[in-house]
Amino acid sequence: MRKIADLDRFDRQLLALVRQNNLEPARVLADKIGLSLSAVLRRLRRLRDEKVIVADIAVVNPALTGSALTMHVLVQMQQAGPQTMDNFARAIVHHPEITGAWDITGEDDFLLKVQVGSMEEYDAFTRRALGEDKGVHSFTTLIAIRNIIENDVARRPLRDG
Amino acid sequence: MRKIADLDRFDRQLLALVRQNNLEPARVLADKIGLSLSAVLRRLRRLRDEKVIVADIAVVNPALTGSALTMHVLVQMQQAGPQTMDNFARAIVHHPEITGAWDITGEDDFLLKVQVGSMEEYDAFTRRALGEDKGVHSFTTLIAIRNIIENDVARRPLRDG
DNA sequence: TATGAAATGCCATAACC
DNA sequence: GGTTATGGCATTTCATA
Repeated sequence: MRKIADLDRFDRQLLALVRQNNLEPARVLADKIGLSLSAVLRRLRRLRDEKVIVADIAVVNPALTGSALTMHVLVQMQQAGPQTMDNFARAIVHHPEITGAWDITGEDDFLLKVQVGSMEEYDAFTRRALGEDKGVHSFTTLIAIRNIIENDVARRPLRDG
Repeated sequence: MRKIADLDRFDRQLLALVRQNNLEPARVLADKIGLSLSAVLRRLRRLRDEKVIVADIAVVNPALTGSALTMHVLVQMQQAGPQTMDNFARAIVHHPEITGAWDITGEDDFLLKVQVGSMEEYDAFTRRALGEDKGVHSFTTLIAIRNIIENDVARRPLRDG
C-alpha cells in the first residue's frame, strides 16, 4: 500500500475534495487546487488504481437504509496472545454482518459492530462467528435501541417499503 | 422526507447499485434494471434533489484517513430517564469527534465512537462532552489498538504525511 | 405524470509536447 | 505537468401514452 508520505499536497487536496463530492467535474477541481485538468484526471485515476480511493459511492439517507438491529459485541478471547488475536482478526473480516471491528484495551479483547435484520439473524451470526472453536472465551452484547449518529457506509440491502 | 413506500422497485434497484458504485454510466444501470437511459437519469436526479441520496463521495482508504486514535466510550448517566437521555443525545450530535453514537441496553446507557488526533485531544473532548453537568455519571474508555474493520465515512481532515 | 428517442453540449480520455 | 483532438456521456427537448 502507498505510504502517506507519497501523497503530495495536490493529492491530499484532491482527496479532501472528492471525499465530500466525487461528482464534481475535474475541471472545477483543477481550478480549486491550481492544477491543470489532465493532472487532476491522472492523479484521480492513480489514486483509484492504487486503492487510495477504495470506492465511489452514493450515500443514502440512513432512515431508508438503517438496519433493523445494530449490535456491539465485546469479545473476550480464551487467551489473548498475538497468534489467537491475529487469527480471529483475520477470520472476522469475511463476515458481512460486521461493519466495524477493533482490537481494544481493557477487560475485553475485541469490539465488534454488527448489523443484522433480526434477532434470529444475530443468533445465527454469533454461532457462526463467535463459536468457541474460534478461540472466543465469552462475549457481551450491547443492543442499540436507537442510532443517534451513524456515519457508516452501509452495504446492506435496502429495507423494503 | 420521502417515505420508503414512495420508492418503487426501480428506485430501490438504482439505490442498491449506486450505493456500491456511483460512477457507473447511467446506460449500464439502465440495462441492469431494464429501464431507458432517460428514465434512469431522471430518477437519479430526483433521488438526489429529494435528499434520498444525501451525498456522492469517494471513500478513502482508512489507513490514510483514520484518526490517530479511535476510542469507544461506554457512558452511564446519573439517571437514565427519557428526559436526560434525550438531552444528552441532542447534545452530542454537535461534537465532530463523535462518529457514532447509540442508545444501548445493559449496564451502560450510551456507546460513543470517538475519533481524535491525540490523547490530549481526547482528554479535552471528555471534559467538553462528558462533564457532570451533562448528566453523565461515569464513563469507560475502550482504546482501539488497531482498526480491523472501519466502514465509516470519515469527514475529518486527512492526516498530514 | 410517467416513459422513450434524438440533438446538443460538456467532460473524460488519450496521445503528444 | 500542460495542451489538444477525439469519443462518450449526461443533458435537454420533444413526442407519446
